[in-house]
Amino acid sequence: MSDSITPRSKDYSNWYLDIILKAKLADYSPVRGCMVIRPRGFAIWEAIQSQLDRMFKESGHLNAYFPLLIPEEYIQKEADHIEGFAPELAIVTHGGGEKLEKPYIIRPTSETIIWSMYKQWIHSYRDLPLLLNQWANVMRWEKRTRLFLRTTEFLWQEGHTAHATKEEAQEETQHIFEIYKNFAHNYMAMYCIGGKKSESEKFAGAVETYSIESLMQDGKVIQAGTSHFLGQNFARVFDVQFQSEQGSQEYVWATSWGVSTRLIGALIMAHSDDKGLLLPPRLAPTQIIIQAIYRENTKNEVLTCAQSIFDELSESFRCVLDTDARHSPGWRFAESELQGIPIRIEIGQKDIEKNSCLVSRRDTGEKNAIPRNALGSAIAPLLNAIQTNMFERHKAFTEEHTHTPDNYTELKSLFEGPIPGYCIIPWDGELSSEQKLKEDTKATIRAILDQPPPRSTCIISGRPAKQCVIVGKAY
RNA sequence: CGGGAUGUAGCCUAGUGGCUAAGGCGCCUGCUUUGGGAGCAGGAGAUCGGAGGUUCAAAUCCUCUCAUCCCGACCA
Repeated sequence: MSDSITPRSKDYSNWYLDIILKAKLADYSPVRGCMVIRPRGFAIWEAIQSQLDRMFKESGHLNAYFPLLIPEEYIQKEADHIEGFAPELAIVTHGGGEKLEKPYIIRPTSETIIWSMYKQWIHSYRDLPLLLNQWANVMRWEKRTRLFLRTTEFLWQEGHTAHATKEEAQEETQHIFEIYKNFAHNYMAMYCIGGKKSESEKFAGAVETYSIESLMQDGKVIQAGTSHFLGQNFARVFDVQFQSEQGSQEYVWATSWGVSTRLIGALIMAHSDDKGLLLPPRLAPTQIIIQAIYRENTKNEVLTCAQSIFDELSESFRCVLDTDARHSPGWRFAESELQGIPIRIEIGQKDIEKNSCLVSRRDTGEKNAIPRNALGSAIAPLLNAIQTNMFERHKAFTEEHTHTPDNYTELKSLFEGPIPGYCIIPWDGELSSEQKLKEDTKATIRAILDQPPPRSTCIISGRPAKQCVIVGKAY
């Protein structure tokens, strides 16, 4: 059992890109900073989509679609919003062979176009709440890109809700935050910490931002999902008012929230090893690969047996039958491991004679002969065990690299190490301390934790501590 | 967008002014193989990132440009 994650302090970038390219998840494209998602990568995205979409719909959200192009003037309406997004906009200046009088931006996020429509749709408290989600692509002209983690164009879901009361909108923000966290833990097997963002880290245009954050194998932190309470900011700039039950005119309260194809990058960085990708069973597009090993003289018998195993398991699981004898068995074993398939079943003449098959789990490398007639009942518990083991070991890895330093010197030395990890520290709530921390260590406040500070004074400034925060170096 | 590095076949690399650009992996063909990335033989595949320049001669030197990686600033 290799029940731990090996930290990666060197060459993690090459290691990460290697896995994506070799497992054929994505490729660079001729377009600057944009990636091509290959079928294997896209299948992971579809698995993420279908689970999240189900969760959103179960809590009353509906899917809709809004235009890719947004009038440039829309995005200029909200001061913080434009300040946050202006540097990374792609702008369309020509159409139909002519220069446009008013340019369009390609959406970096859809708050503005959606709220321009909400103005037309929302007039009464009876129109609320309005709970919409859109699956779409967006563009942000980032300075530095990396496959899945930060690309110029990316796929995501963005939820945009409108509510009659502040409390209801805040509850929605929390509710989605919980959905994201549950999804990361239960489906991605990726342990996340979560909480409110500091003022300087929150979304451009939000009142409050909550995020889930996950520690990767090189000790850096990835922001895996965000849920924003927007207050009445967008309602005011787009003048979206409704008549309440009591007859008064009031501004609508809003939330927005999203996760992107970055989740795939996080999934890779959280779980993969030197053999390649490792996908959690609940998301893996292929859960089981059945590999037939045969010679010419045993071909018929082995293929018949492999087919019967495939037919049986396919009823309950996502299976692939590999009968390709053009490659050697060793090559095929290695290839299925590179692809991250959680369970591999070897079936050959030797197994048929013993009336069993060899079942190998990707997470630990463990191989066991399982009697043929026990196979059907053995798979489901094994998939669950893999799912649980992946989560537990990622959680253990995170906890091993979460520190509670006693003083600022210790904190700085922790972030100078090869695996920076997290530090939980008392903070005075001041921007100046936050900035000092960033200048000294490059680490930032990832989240404000919902717990009392470990000590009464801020580790950075020495002033009285107001909050308990978790800090780390972000991607 | 600043500092640094790199760019040679699908991938990795050799070649630092001079003959037909070299090797490994992969790919194709044939035979032998098949329980942890098989062996032998043969074969295809390169406007040396792109443009311009210097030179009798450029993958090699110069200028510009594009892309990627690393370090900063920015971010899902």
